[in-house]
Amino acid sequence: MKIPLYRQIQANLKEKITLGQYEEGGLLPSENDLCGEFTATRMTVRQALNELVKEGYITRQHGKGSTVSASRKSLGLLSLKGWTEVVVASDRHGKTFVLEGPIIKKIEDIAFKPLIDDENHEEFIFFKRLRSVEDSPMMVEQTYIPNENLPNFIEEPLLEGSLFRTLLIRYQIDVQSMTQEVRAVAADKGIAHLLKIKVKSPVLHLLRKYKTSTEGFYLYSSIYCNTEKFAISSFN
Amino acid sequence: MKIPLYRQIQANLKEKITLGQYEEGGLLPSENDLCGEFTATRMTVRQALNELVKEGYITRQHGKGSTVSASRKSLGLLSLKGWTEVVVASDRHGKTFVLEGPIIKKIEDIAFKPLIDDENHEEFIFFKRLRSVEDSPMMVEQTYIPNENLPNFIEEPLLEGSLFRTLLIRYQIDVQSMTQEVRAVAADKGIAHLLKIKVKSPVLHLLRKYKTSTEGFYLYSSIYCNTEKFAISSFN
DNA sequence: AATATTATGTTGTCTATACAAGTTGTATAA
DNA sequence: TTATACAACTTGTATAGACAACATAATATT
Repeated sequence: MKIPLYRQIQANLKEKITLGQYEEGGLLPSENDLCGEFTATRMTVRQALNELVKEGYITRQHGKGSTVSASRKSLGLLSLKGWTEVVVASDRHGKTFVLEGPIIKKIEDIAFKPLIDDENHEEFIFFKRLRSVEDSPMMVEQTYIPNENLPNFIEEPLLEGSLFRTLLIRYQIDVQSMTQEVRAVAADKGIAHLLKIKVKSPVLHLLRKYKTSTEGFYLYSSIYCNTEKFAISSFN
Repeated sequence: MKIPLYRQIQANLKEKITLGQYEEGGLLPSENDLCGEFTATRMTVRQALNELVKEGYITRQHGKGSTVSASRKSLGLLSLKGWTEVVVASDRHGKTFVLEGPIIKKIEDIAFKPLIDDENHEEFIFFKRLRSVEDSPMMVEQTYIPNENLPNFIEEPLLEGSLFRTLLIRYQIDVQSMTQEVRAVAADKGIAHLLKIKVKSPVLHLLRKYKTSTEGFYLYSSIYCNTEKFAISSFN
C-alpha cells in the first residue's frame, strides 16, 4: 500500500507539531526549505500544508509563512476526527467504555433512519459506547455499520480500541468524510443517567453519516454530548 | 481588484450548479473539458473543483468524475457562510430583523469575553438580530465588531442587509475563516421569548470568532439557535 | 530623525507535462 | 452466456519552472 508523498510530509509535520518540535504560534520552515528537506516540489509541499490547514494545525499568511495554531482547549468533535485524536489534541485524558455490542441488529430494530435512505442494508453491526474525558462522562455514541464484507468483525476486538483504525488496517476501509446534523435536545432518562446529569438537561445531539473509500459503504452514528464542562469546537 | 482564474471558475461552476444547469447527482464535465472551456490548465481547474468540494457543492471520485451534491435540507450554519448564502442554499425563505443596534458598547459592558482575549479593543459596535426561516424565528445573533478603522459604519445602513458584504465592499475587509464553540444550553427568558419557545427549552449556542484579512481584526458573534424545526448541518 | 526606496524572502497563482491508478464499456476468448 | 482482457476515459500524484503579490528588513533619500 503506497502512501503518497504529500501524505507522508503531512504526517511528518503533524507529528512534529504535536510533539512540540515546532513552537505554538511559531513559524514552520518555508515551503522552499521543506522542498529541500523532503526532496519534493513546491506543489507537493503545498498540498501537504493545505491539508494541515484543513485539519486546523496551521494557518498561512501570504508573504509571511505558516503559523502553528494554538492547540484548542475545547474538543474538536465537529470535524472528521476519531475520538482518540480529538482527546489527544486537547491534551486531556479520555476513556471509552463499551455499554453494548458489538451485536447484530435488523434494520427494523433501528431507531433512527433519517440519514439511512439511499441504501438498503438488512443487518447492521451495533455499538453503544460511553466516552469520558478526565473521568467525567461526556458523550454516548451509538454506531451502526452495515454488516457486509466485514468477516469476523464481531468476533475480534477493535485494534487499539479504535473503530476507524480497525476498519483501515483489517479491512482497508478508509473513512473519508462526514455529514452531520446538529441539534440541541433535552436529555431523556437513559441519556441523563449515563451522562450523570438531570433529566431534561440540554444536550447536543449529532446525527452523523460517514463516507468511506468503499463505494456505497457508510457508517452511521448518533451522539449525545454533554457540553456543560467541555464545549465542542470547530473551525474553517 | 484582480480575481484569480480559479476563483472565477469556481464562481462560474457554483452558479451553474445553483441554477440547476448541472443536474443534482449528475456529473460535471471532466477536468480536461473544463480546461478547454476556461482555457486553463488542469491544476487550475482542480483548484477550483477542490474549493467546491470544501464548500460542499460537489464530491469527487477517482476514475469517475465530479458529482453534484444533493442540496442539503438542513441549514449549513456551522460552516463559514453568510446567513443569506445559507438560506438560499437550503431553498428557503429567510428574514432578518434588527432588534438592537448598531450601537457602540464599551468592553466592560459586554457579556461574553471568552473568545476575546488576545486583543485589547475598548469599543465595539454591537448588533442584535433575529433571523427567521419561513416565518419561524430561528436564531438570535449578537455581533461584536471592534470599532476601529470603520468610518461612518454606524451611520450608514448595511449593503443589502449583509454585514459580510458591507465589510468587503466598503472597507475591503474579507472574512476568511472562523472558529467556534458549540454548546447545548437551556433558553433563558429573553431568548425563549424571542424564539417563541418555552423557557428552559434546549437551544444551540454558538460562540464565534471570525478572522478577517485585516491583521488583528476579528469579529465576534454569539448565536442562540432553535433546532426543533431545522437542524444545523455540516460536512467535511 | 523620519520617510521613501530597494532588496530579499515568503506565499499565491498559473502553465505544461508525465505517469499512476480507479472506473467503465467493449471486444475477445472460453 | 460468462468470464477475461483490453482500451478509453476519468481523477490522483508529482515534477519543473515562472511570475505576481505580500511582508519585512536593510538601504538610500529627504
